Amino acid sequence: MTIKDVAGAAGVSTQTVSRVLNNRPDVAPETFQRVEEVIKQLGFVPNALVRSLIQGRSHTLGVVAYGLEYFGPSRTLAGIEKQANELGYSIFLSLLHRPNPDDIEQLFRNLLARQVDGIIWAVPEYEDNRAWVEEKSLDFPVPMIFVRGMTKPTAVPIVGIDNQAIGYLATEHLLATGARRIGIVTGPLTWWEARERQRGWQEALTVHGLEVNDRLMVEGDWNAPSGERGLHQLLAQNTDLDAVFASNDQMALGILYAAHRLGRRVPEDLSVVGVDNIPESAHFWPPLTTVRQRLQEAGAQAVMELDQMIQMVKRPQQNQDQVVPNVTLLQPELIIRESSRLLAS
Amino acid sequence: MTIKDVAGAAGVSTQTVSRVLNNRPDVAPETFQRVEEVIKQLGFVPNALVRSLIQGRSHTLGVVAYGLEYFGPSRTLAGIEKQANELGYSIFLSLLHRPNPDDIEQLFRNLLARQVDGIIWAVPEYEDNRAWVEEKSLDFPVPMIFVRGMTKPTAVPIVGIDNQAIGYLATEHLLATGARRIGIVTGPLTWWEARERQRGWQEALTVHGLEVNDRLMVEGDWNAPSGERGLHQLLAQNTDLDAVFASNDQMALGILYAAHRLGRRVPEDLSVVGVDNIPESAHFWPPLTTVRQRLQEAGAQAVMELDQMIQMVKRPQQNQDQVVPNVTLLQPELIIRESSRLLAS
DNA sequence: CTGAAAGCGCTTACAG
DNA sequence: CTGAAAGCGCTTACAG
Repeated sequence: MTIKDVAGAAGVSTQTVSRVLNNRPDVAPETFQRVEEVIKQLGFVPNALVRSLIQGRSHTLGVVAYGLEYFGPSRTLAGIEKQANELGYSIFLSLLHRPNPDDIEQLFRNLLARQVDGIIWAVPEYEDNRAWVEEKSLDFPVPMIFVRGMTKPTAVPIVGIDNQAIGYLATEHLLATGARRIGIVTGPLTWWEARERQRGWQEALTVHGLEVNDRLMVEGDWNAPSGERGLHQLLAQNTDLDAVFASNDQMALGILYAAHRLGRRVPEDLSVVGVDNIPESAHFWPPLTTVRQRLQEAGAQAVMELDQMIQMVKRPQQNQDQVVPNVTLLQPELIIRESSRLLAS
Repeated sequence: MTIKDVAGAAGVSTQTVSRVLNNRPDVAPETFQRVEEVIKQLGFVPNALVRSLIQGRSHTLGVVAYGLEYFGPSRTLAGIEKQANELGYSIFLSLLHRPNPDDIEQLFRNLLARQVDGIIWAVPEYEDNRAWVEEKSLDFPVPMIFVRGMTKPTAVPIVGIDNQAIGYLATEHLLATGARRIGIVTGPLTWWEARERQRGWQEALTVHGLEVNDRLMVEGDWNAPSGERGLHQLLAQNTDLDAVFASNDQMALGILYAAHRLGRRVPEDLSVVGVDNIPESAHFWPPLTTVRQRLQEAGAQAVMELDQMIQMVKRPQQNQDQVVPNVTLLQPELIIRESSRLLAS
């Protein structure tokens, strides 16, 4: 069924039907009503592809995400979808399975071929993938934005979360509880976020005049088993360990688990802090002190900024005074629970 | 940039460019190569909307999901995306925010307007929403499939998981460990999945000649705090409670938490079984016995069946012998850990 | 207020 | 093997 069928049934031209579909004011009230009725009766839905083709605007965003099985990415995606929906965009979702150049290139080609109005790169930075993506984007006919990750100014605007602050907040809190020998189980150090959190941990220790050395650091992989192994290793390397900062809640759970197995009491013998505030963390045993990232907000913010960039491209005359910030950095928030505690002084 | 620019630069007609783009064999080798080079040089990406328009096929699937913040939905979505990607489809993702008829109607209109080749309804059934959606779909020009949820045969094919079996498996295991007074914390009973799991629990008890009564049942909301409250209530109503089946792992975590607070040992005083096998569950304290659903597989399977349905619609002559099963039911799997244990007999 | 004409960027027959 | 013509289903000027 096409606009022609509607025009025929209503006894008008296709232009008039088009006017009704687009709610134009210059249609006689009776005509409008008649056409509207026919549309409803026939259940006519105009072809959005054609509209996009003509108007050079698809009201579609391409979203590239990674690791949907993790809390962070799925939260971010939820924030993106919600905000996009509110601004009238549909979402083309692409998950990055293997992060090699060929796959990424094909993925971009597909999104661009489908005429998305803009692209959100919601893939964490690891192994320098972003520099490569950024270069690619110079040839794109549409704007792109990064969400999460890197804070370094780039040609591509970023909505990020201050990951160094995450590490700093967590560690400073542990220090405030009286801990002095604070280990860390990092995420994979190929990830920028993991390195930044580690940097925050390191800086907090340094500021307080405490020694930072390799024996206090273990590299994890974001999953609970690596937290479990991490605690074993940290204890083997530090007989006086009194706290651990885990770079996410899953690894913190692994640490709590290992502590139980080893008969170490948390927080009496060992304080633990995680990152993410996954909903389960409030019911870990003991309830986990953690650092909340505003992931959903980051996703929503990225959509809003991307929308501004799109407006600037599509209607430059109306939006010349708009400026999209190059880096938007959201601050994390400490959530104190029972896994960390003021030690008797 | 359009195909005309390429044609001009290569000194051929647009049809010839089109032939090269579509890898047609009837082009002179030198011409082919020349055109290919120009395409690469200009970085030309053909407009997929136009192709869809002409071919009546968009290679796009509409996916309607709900509750991305939960484990089940995001796993299912990951399975859908992966399989779709392998079959050459892109995904239009729509999240159902408010499940009222108006919003759903608009959502469908949008997907249909964008000419998706098929629709996957990955929203759990609650409050009879599916019957309504099913009726809607009769007017759709494209096929739809349900994933997860209802097993009752409908006009819309379903890839589901046997939720009754989940409850049965879990309860039978608890009975095998020697438990006799087995409570349940259900999901919201407006959800079909929650009711089915409860039915499985009930049947297992009945088969073993045990009494089923209301004091053994508490309704939860899928989240940990409701598990915590649930255990308190069950204990208040049953002094001899020796096991609880929680309808998901989050509520099971809440139960473990409450047990710790109350000083009840798991599994010595109380056995606990959950559902989902979320990655964290292996590191709960104690590690949680749970029932795994093959969610990713369900998502992938739904895509494969939908693809078959699409083929049947688009090329009926070639696929007349294909049959898509009306109901595909995946079986769950019990994973035994330390939260349930053989009691001394 | 309404319609005839042109066009968006491709592909599909058709002709040579 | 290659190109001129028609068409996919709409919207955008333009004319009246």
